[in-house]
Amino acid sequence: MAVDKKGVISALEEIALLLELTGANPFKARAFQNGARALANYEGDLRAGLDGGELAKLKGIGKSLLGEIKSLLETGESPARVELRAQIPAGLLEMLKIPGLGPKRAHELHEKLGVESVGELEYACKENRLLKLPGYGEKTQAKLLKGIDYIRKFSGRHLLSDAWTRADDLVERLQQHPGVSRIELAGSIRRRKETIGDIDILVATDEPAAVSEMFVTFAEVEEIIGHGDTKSSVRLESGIQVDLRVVPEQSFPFALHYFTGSKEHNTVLRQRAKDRGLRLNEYGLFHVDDHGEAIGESVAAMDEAELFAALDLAYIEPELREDRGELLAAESGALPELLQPGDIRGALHNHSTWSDGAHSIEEMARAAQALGWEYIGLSDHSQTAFYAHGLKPDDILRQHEEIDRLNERLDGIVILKGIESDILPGGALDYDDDVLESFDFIVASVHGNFGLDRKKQTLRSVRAVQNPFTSVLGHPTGRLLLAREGFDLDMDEVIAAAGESGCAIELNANPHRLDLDWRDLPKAVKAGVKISIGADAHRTEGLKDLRYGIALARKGWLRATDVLNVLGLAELKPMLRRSGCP
DNA sequence: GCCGTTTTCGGCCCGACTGTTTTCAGTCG
Repeated sequence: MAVDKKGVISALEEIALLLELTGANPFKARAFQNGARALANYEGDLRAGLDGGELAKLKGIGKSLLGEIKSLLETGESPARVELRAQIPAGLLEMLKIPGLGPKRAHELHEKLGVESVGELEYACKENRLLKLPGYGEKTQAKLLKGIDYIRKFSGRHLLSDAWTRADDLVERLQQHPGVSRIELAGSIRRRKETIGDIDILVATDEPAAVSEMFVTFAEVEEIIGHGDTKSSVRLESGIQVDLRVVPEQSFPFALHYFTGSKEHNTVLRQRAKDRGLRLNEYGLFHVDDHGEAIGESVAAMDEAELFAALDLAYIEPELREDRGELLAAESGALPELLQPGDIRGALHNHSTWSDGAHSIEEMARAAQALGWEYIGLSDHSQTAFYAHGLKPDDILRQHEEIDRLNERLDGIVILKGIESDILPGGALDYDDDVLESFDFIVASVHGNFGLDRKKQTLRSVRAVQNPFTSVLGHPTGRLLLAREGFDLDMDEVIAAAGESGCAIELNANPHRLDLDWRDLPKAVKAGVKISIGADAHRTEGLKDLRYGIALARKGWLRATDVLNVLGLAELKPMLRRSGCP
C-alpha cells in the first residue's frame, strides 16, 4: 500500500529514532531527521518532485534518502525501516516518551537487561535491576518510575488554551517580585503551537536565587525536577511542567529568542551566525577567533529586532519561528504583515439554546457586542445532528422570526442567520434548496461517518465546497486535539476545490480544534481561499476563544486581507452568498 | 547520511542540569 507525504515524513522520522536506538552514528540519525524536515517544508507533490528531479535537489536529501522515499511512495515501505524494525522492538520507541530517558539509555537497557517495553522497564525498576548497571543509581531508577507514571497519567502534552492561561497567571505572580526587571513567556506558548509540552518563563533579574526560590515554592508545585543557578523546573499539580530561566538584563533579548525556539528555527539561525563568523547562544552574539572561541563582548541588542538586524534579517514574529521559510522571507523583505486582533469585526459559526448551546441568541449577541463585534453569525446544528438537537425546517422559520425581532430591537450588533449544516456522507447539505436559501450564510461541517475511506471522505468535502450554498467549510479535518485524529482526506484536493469554487474555509478557534491546521493555511491562501475564523461558541464565554483562532491564523502566516471576518457587513454579505445560488 | 568558494574528508548548534562520576555522559530544549 502506498503512503502519502505525511506517511513518508513519519517513516523518515521513525528511521531516525530507530537509528538512535541502535547506537549508530548520531549524525546519520540526524540526516534522516533533516530529510524529513526538508520534505515537510517542500510544497509540491512528492511523486512529481521525485520524477522531476526536484526532490534530489533539496538540501538534506541525498542518494540514500531518495531511495527510501522512492520505495515508500511506490511500495509503502522503506528497506531501511524494515531492517531497523526487525532489529528494534516497537516497545523501545514507546520508552522514549518517558521523560529523562533518551535513546542511549533505552538502547543500553535493552542490550543489558533485555527490556523491550515501558511495562518491562517498570518491572525492572521495581526489581532494582537498574542498580546493577554502571552509571545508574537510586535516583535514576526512581526518576524513571516517576516518568512512567507521568506518561500513563497525562499524554505529556496540553492544549494551548490551558497552558497559556496557567502561564499568564504564573507570570503575573512572578512579576510581583521586586527583583524582576523583565519577564516574558517563551517556548511553544509564545510561538502559539496548538499543543504545548511545557511552559517556559524567562526572567531578567539581579536576584536570581530569590526569584528561583519564589518559583519553586509556589503552592501548586508538586515536584521540583531541577533547581540550578539559571534554570529551575517544576511539575504542577495539573501535571504540566514549567521551566524558569533566569538571565542578566543584557542577555534578555538573546535568551528570549533562544528559549522561544523553535529548536529548528534556532538551529538555522545559529548556522547563519556561524557562517558570518559569529556565535549565537542564549547570552549573546559573539565574534569568534580562528579556534572557534568566542572573543570579546556580545553584539549589543535591546530587543529581538536588533538581534535579527545584526544577522541582516527583518524581525520575525515568534509565531513564524518554525523553520518554515521565515528566514528566507526575512532576508528578502517578504514577511507578511500578520493579522491583528483588532482587525476582526465579528465571527460566524456560533450556537444558541436552539440546538446545543448554553445561552440564548440575545445573550450571545450582547456578549459579542461587549467584545466590540459588529456582527455575530448564528449557526445552530442542522436536522441530521439529532444528538445536538438539530433544527427542523419549521424550527428554522421560528428561529428566523426571533432573529428578525432581535435585530430590530438591538443596537450596535447585527445577528446573521446561519446554520451549521451537516455534510451528509455523499457530500450533500442537510436541507432542500428552498430552506438553504433562507439563510445569510451556511457553515458546512462533517459530524459523523468519520470512517469513510480517504477517497470518499475527500469527495464528500469537495462536493460540499462546490455547493454554491456553502459559505464556509467548517472544521475541515474534524480533529480533536489530544483526543482524536482528523478523518482521512486529501486536504490539498479540498483546498483546491474551495479555491476554484470561491468557498471559504474555517479556522475553527475552539481550543480543542484549531482546525484547519495552521500548516495548511498558507496553502489555502495560495489557492485563493478566504479563511473564516470561527468561534464555534456554545456559550457566551466561548466567543473569547476567538483569540486562539487569531493566534493560529498568525502562525499560519495570515494577513488581515486573507481573513473573511475582518470585513464589515456590507462587504461580508455578498461573500457569503456565492454565484450559482438560486 | 549529507554537504562543499575552507569541497570528496571531516565536520555536522550550543549550553544547563543531573546523577554518577572524581572528569563526564546522557538528556533536554
